[in-house]
Amino acid sequence: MQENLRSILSEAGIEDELVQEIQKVGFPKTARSGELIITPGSTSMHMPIVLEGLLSVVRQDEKANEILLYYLEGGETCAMSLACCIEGKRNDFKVTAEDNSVLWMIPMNYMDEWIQNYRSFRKYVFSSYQTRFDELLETIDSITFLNLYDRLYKYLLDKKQATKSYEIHMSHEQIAQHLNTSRVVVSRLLKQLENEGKIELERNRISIL
Amino acid sequence: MQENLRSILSEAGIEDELVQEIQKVGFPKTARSGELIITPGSTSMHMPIVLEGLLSVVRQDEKANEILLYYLEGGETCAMSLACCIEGKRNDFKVTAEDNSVLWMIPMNYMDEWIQNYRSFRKYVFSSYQTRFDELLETIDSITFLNLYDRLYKYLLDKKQATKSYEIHMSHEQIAQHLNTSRVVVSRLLKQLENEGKIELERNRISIL
DNA sequence: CATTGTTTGTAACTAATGTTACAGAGTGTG
DNA sequence: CACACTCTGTAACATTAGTTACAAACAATG
Repeated sequence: MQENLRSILSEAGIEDELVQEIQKVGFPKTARSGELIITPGSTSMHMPIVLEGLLSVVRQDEKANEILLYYLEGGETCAMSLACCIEGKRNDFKVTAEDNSVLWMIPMNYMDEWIQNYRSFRKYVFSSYQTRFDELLETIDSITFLNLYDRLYKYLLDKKQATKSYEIHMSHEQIAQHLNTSRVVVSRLLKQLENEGKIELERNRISIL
Repeated sequence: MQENLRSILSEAGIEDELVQEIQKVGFPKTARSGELIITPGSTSMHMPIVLEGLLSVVRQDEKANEILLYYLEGGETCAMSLACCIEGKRNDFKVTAEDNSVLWMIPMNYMDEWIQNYRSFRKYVFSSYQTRFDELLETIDSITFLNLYDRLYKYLLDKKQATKSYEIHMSHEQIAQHLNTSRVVVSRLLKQLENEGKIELERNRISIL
């Protein structure tokens, strides 16, 4: 695990000195597939780095409708939690482990110092901000410019990409929640995708062809 | 104008020394209402601060469909353009002056130095990032969880807020573009809002009651 | 004031998505 | 294997939003 963390950080261009400090002040956190990691309304004091696994970041409205914003994959971090903490604001997300996952949690109070002292860390944080921002934009694009059929197909392809697997193990109901639509609609469109030879359907499993 | 800039920056907690430097290396740029300031595909080398007026930031797809992402009001900046520049990426936005506006343009190459040396500037930039991010989330909320009727009404109220005026001077066609729908639909819903006593309609003008 | 172009109102229709209801297939457990 | 539970397929229908078409009102201009 320590090795994994080290290689992720060096890859991001962070110098040994800082890597060691991150190892020293942070701590690991594991989550099993399906586990809720952050609930809306909570205030976290740590910035997580995903060492292994996959997290989904979901937005909720007051009626508990949901929409998937983006995934956090191995090696990625969510600098957004920074501001959420700096300004003492509540968290507006729901973060779930989509797979068995391992995170490295860094206490927020080191952030400002590191951003000041390490150009590489500055780059790392800004780059994370930017990546999340771009992903939000892509989400907006999908919702705004695509119809449900295309959105669903894109969703499946994105999930394939994120899990590096051609098989998706989810129920139609779960997919419907990520897209803020109903199970019936998802079943209908999945069947259409199957008829067009793009996927194969089984119980709790979708194979992408 | 210099006075305006100074008061905006001090208000943001930036010390005199840096304010003076920003005044020295930046330059003003004016735009008349309706003028296109940034087109998709361009790469800007400056971070703009809005001194006066109002800018709209719009996302476009390849078929020139559009959706309003957020406004930039007087005193605000768009730190996003930072990363757009750092990573040499193309701009994916269309920025338009919604009013006669004045901007202060800061060359990007000073950013990293200032972020390193001035805690206040660091805060300013991060806070800008966060504000934009929150606005994107609100946009996603609207698109995802509201029907068009509510979205339209919220749009009018937001515009009122941004312009500090109860009168909106736009055609139905322009509103339709910001919401990525058609003029006919907007006219239909506006008429409904009027019948319900929430607004008053005239040619090129909507009054919010 | 005649002409032209823009804006708005409205009807009639189409398409996309959401909802309700129900049946049958698959899975896990005692 | 009997039972309970979850998941999927499908039909019928309701609602929302998009499209086409046309007329009338308004504004700008020579």
